[in-house]
Amino acid sequence: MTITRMPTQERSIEKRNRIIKTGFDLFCEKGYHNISTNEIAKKAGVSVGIIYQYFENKHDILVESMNYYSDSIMYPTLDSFENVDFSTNNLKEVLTNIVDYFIEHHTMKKEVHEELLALQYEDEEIGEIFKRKELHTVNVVCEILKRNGYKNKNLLEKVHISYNLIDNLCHDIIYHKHEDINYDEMKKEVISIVESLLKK
Amino acid sequence: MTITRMPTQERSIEKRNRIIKTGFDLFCEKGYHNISTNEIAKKAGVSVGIIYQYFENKHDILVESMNYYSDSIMYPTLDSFENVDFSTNNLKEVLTNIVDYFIEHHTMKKEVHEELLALQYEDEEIGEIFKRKELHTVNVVCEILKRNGYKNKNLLEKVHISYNLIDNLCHDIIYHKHEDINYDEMKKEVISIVESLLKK
Amino acid sequence: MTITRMPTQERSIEKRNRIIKTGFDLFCEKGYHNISTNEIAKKAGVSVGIIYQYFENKHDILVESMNYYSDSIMYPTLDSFENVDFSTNNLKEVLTNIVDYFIEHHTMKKEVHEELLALQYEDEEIGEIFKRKELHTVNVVCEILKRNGYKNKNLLEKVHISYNLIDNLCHDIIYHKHEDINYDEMKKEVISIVESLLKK
Amino acid sequence: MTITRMPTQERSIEKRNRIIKTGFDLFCEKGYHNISTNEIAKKAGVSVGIIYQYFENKHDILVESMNYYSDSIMYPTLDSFENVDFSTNNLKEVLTNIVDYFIEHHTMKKEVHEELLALQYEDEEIGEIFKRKELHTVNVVCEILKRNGYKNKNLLEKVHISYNLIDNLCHDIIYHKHEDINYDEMKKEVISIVESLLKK
DNA sequence: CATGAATGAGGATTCATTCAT
DNA sequence: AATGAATGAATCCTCATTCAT
Repeated sequence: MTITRMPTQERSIEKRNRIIKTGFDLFCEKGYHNISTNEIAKKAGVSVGIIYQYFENKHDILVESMNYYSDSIMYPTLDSFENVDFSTNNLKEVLTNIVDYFIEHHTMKKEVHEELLALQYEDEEIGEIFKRKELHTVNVVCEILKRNGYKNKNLLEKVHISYNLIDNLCHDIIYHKHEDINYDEMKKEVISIVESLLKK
Repeated sequence: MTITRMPTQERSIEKRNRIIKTGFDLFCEKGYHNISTNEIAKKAGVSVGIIYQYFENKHDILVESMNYYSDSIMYPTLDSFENVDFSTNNLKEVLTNIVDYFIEHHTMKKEVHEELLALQYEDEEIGEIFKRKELHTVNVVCEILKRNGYKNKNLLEKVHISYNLIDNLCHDIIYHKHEDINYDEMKKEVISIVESLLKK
Repeated sequence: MTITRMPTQERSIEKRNRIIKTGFDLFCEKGYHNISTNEIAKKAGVSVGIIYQYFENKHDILVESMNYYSDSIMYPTLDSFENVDFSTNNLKEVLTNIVDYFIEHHTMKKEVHEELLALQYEDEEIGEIFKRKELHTVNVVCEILKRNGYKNKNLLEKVHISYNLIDNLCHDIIYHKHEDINYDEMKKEVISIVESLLKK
Repeated sequence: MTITRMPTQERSIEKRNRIIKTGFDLFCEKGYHNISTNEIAKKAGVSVGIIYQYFENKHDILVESMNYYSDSIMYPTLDSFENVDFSTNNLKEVLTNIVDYFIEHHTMKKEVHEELLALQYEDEEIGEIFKRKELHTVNVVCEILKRNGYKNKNLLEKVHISYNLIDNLCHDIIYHKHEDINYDEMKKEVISIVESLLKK
């Protein structure tokens, strides 16, 4: 009885989340410019009006949805590193596992991924979100490595380079970017580079 | 009759090119979605109607303009390699020169560059153009290297990786993407990697 | 039950009045068309819903607020005449005092005044309110004059004309409508006219 | 043949005028706030789009239509004075004729007139248009009077007062503002005032 | 009585594309 | 071949009003 408004509150939050989720899905599926707020509302099962009670404008939905789901977009996600045992001396195996894990667990269709990459460059605010995410990941990986005894000179720069290499690699492999590239060999080369970069 | 149409024909071609050039400029300056065909027509000094005689639709102008000007977009442009002397044994110096050349001769403002990257991902057709360009560059570089005695295993893959590394590096340096990265050190690291990748 | 509803009733009335007052303030400040019911509710510290329990619709708030506050809008307000001594023979002095009093005691900003004039013409119902008010004032002034021995022919018409003249004069002076008018002279002229109109 | 584009030009102008006229009619009939641009377009027989080629926005149509038709709104219109013979000494007759002329030749329904008055106060820009018109009329009348030997002190102020008196009078008579006013007598009183104001 | 979340029709404006000339 | 006037569907957003709680 005292909590009369609690369910409303909860439903509101749930509704807001549904808008974010629907927005994200539609932006991914068709692209930000090809989706109208009316479409989002309809698919989210809410009225147009309510959208503008929860969000400043259409762009705001985009920002929120990227804040929420940016994790699922980037290959080298942080949690992937959490259970990695960097203490072992067999770095090559560790790296191979990480790359394989990324490749295996990707869920995004090519179009989606590309659409999101596009947004990253087209929209400064979205770009910032991704940049922050990337920076954070790179820093945390540095920390983990340091904790495991990696005291390499230019560690930050090396991890940054490694991050890019792995990101590019996974993207290339998953979406088979080039026909005449032998991706098995490319993977080996990339891992070799990262391995030697991180050699204690 | 044929005589009278000749100059018109020529003028037509010139007009078409002007539309392509203007389109490219405006797309770069403000972004594809923020430019109207009317604006292109006005700035190109032609009528709106004529645009639809030379192009299917707005998107078609984009495609054509990218086909035409994509060269000026990518940092590792082919002609930059033409005068490089790969026969020398001091590869590190050669690579340093190349990177410095790219950095020094970039002309694109950050916004333009981002806008074009976005388009590349957002628009499949544009993506294809850039992919082809990249592939071509990588292949030609391979040829040059081979001609100069580089018979490395996985040369294509290695050049591909090197291409990405240098491309990323240049963008990062030019647009100062990260604050806490020491770009001098990063440059040294990248060049070291490429050097060891290409070691005969 | 009746006991418990009493205080609520009182609070209700107070709430209704707060809505009316807030509505009036906001309509004056920004104009009827530029204020939403949500804004009124928020500023009045009530819920939107309650508004529709006390009022038919937005327009109803306007009508009520004008009914309530129309007094404060018109310059020749009745109470200003209450202490005037019409028995004196120096009518010019009396009139001058009245005009000066109006000018000195005006509180309305120009924008508010204009907004209310607009409403008066745009909205028949509001127009009626103001017309009634004006009529009432004119009639009461007639009564006062009659009581003081003014038996002029066409007294009603004369007072009506005088009312308009003074009203116009005050607005013109307060809001400095025209640049090239000498308002001191204009005031003298108007007072002369009224004086001769009312000459016993 | 050389004037191929002339008819288009002409039709364009005609179309623009039709929009202005339709806008004016609809604003008068239903009020600025109750008419949509789509309605104007439909009734004018043009597309919505074309409106925004000829006008900045909806408000612009209003301004233009008022600029165009403001003459037909104000009672003391200038051209009414053009054929008046102010040289005669029977000023009372002249004034009576003018007032009668205004009353007889008014064409506007009450609602229209009120709507326009409202706009005048609600919208600063519209207010300016009317103010300018009024000022101009007052000045021209002053000129005419001076030319006819009227050298009264405070002529400008007197004409201004007269203008207001006549304007109010006509408005009151035409729309029968007050029930208990004897308009014949009021007319006489007003004319008397103006007459004595202008007495040479 | 009271809340404020929810509705959805409606509004101003844009712009790719067509068409009369 | 060329013009640019004209089209109208589509878009984002607002707000008076309703309704579930």
